Amino acid sequence: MPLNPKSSQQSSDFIRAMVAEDMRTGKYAGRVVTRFPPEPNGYLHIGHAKSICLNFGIAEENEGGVCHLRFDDTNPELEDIKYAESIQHDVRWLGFDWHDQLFFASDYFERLYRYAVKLIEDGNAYVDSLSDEEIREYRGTVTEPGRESPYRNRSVHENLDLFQRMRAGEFEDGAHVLRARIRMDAPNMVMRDPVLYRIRHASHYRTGDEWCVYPLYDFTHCLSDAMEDVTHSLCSLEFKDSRELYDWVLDAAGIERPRTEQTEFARLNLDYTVVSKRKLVRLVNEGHVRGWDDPRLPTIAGLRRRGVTPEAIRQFCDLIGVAKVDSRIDIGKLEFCVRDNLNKQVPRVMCVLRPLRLVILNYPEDQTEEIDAPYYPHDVPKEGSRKVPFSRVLYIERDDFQEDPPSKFFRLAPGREVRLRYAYFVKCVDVVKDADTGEITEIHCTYDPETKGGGSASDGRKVKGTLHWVSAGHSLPAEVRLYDRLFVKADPEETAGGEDFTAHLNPHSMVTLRESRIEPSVAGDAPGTRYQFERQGYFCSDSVDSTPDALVFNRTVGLRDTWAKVAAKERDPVGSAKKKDGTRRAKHKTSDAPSAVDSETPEQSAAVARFVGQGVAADDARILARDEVLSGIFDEAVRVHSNPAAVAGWVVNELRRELKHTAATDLPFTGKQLGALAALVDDKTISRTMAKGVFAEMVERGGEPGDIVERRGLRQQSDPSALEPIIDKLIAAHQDKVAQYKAGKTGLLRFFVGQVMRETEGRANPAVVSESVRQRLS
RNA sequence: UGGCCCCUCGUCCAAUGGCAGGACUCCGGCCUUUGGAGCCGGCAAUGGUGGUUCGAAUCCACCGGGGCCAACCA
Repeated sequence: MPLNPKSSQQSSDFIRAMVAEDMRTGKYAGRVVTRFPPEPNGYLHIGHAKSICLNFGIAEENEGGVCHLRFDDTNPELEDIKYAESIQHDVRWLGFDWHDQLFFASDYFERLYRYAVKLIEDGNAYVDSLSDEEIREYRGTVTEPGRESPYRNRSVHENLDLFQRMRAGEFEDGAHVLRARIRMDAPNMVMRDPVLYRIRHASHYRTGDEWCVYPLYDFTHCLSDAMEDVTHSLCSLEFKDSRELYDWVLDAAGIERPRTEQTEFARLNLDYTVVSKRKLVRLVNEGHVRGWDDPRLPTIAGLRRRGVTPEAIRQFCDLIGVAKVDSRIDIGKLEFCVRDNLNKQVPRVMCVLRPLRLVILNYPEDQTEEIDAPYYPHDVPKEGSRKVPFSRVLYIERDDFQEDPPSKFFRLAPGREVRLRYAYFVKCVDVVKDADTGEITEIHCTYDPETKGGGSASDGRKVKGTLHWVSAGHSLPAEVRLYDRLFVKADPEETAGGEDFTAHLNPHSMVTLRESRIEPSVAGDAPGTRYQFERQGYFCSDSVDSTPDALVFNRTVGLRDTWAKVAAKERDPVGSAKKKDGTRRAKHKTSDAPSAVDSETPEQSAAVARFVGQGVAADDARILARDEVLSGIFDEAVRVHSNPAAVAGWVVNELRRELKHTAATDLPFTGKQLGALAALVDDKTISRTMAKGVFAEMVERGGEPGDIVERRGLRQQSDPSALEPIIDKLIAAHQDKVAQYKAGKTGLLRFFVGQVMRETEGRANPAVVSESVRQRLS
């Protein structure tokens, strides 16, 4: 099945799930506002397309959702109006519409400045006069804390004065910066008093010379989102660390919740190419490719010029999904989408890439026929045909003839008969060679007039091959550019010994064929028209270089080529089978015993001993000993319920998880209450499963476990006779599963138990259910 | 002597603590005036070790592996 066109609406990923959840809970009062925030300093590429499809897609899928196009244009030295224009063009070409939601961060400069003033007034920002090298030095490293700038404690008054004078243009570039006052020993480097504003006496493409102080990303982005009432600010994984600052700035600016929240997803990486603005710039500037729209580049402009459709790109983005794992996508998936899309919509036409003359000896010299050839095959529901001239002298593909063919070669060879597509059967009767070089220059054939139109022969004989062709005298000369992967290595950035990624450039990424011949029907077609050249691939006329007098075509993607695989196998029966790319992700087979505890203080060792003495498992004891909060709660709980092993289990396995995103002081229940919960399980009042539900409520809202059990009416059902009817019903409803279970798929036991647990809302005793089901099905 | 994130078929993405599933690729077969398309079928995975649990891909720990962070870029 080709991809369901609606699948983008049906597909769900963790971000869409989050948006749906926010809609359900009414967090943003039913609003969904996303944004695509490019910096106008380069051209869009396929990686951006993923973000565009995500952001605009989510807006489209939700009632009333909108997606803003916002230019993050805060760096006057790199940005240009031409980029802003091309980006808008590319987004539209991809099929998305921001309606009137077009924004520029540069329009917010005045408001951002006022926020900066507020930060200064509140003591949350200061003017630093260290040089850039000094700032770097003071920042420390990932393993060492930074040091505070000597200017960190300037008075609010002085900061305000300096900042105002920075804006007024009194200082040179780099003389001062505005920094957030957070802390210089933060483990997250981003939080070490980040720079918020810098001085740049540079003309901005939109604000001209109005400003000489420009805000930086971390300050601008979150506030821009907030000013636009964005709800879901989606960005790529490398901004994970920035989120803490994103929230800090919004807090400092006094933006109230509910407000924009940042969520990170994995950026797109593609095999055998690079998707990074900086690397693309190098390829263009160093002349490795012919420009930003070189068809070998994964830029939107390059893909467009190559003939890739926007639908194919959207389908691709839908296919690859959205997740948090850094991944590298098989370029074959893009090719699949391109073929799938083009197959259903482009006309077929015949073009001979590497011509070989074929003369039909028994066809009259002065005769020409106009053969009616449909534009689409039987399985593409589109209409239309054109006339293709047929004559005594034709060109066929050089690869379609072999003098001494291997067994599975179905094409033309001495004495062999094949079909010429839409025309006649021809049989090879002679091969003409160049006397000097021995190169085949011409094939002589006879044709069977009975087989016109490609039907079968009157005597019922069959041919195995069908060849495309053009008439030598009527066909048009054409230049055809064949593209291949830009790099020879799946991950070009993986380099050794001082090389850089350009070392892996594929020298044959573009092959130009200048002798190709194409049927005359394409003569008047507009530049950029897409075709399938039958038996070859999908092509389009080059929108830049193709002229009516000198046709130029780009190969978008080749057809799937089964023959190439067969041929490869014939040449190398073993090698091709195991030919695999060696760059797959490293798998690691290491067995290792849990190692001895790393540096433990004497106090901790003593605590471990104490816990173990109480009966706590050694691993759990170590975890408790390392964390005062945990051990405090543990001690408190044990006083209520003296089963230290069980209590430790609750603390280590359940509580620890919650403390990852909730501060211990915010926990709405006490150690005593946790102990009470453990007691309820141990005295069999409730099952473990129910207890987890109770625990979840305690985390959510707090409360005495006994009360929760009471209110919910929780009581474990362990009486087999009470459970039997439910099990019977289930078995009756899932006869297919029963059969599978009896056939040996024992994993289904879990399915049945799970169903009963669901049915009874966790009240059934799973051990009893399990045993009961097992007996019933045996 | 850091912090954060991540680890499921070859690839990409799924799976309330309860049947490990889909797509791409690959391999067969059918069909075919494109060695295309289509149809049918097949191969193929939870990084490791412990723990919690009636039940773990999912929760906890440790180990291993990968990624991001030290621009006055975004």
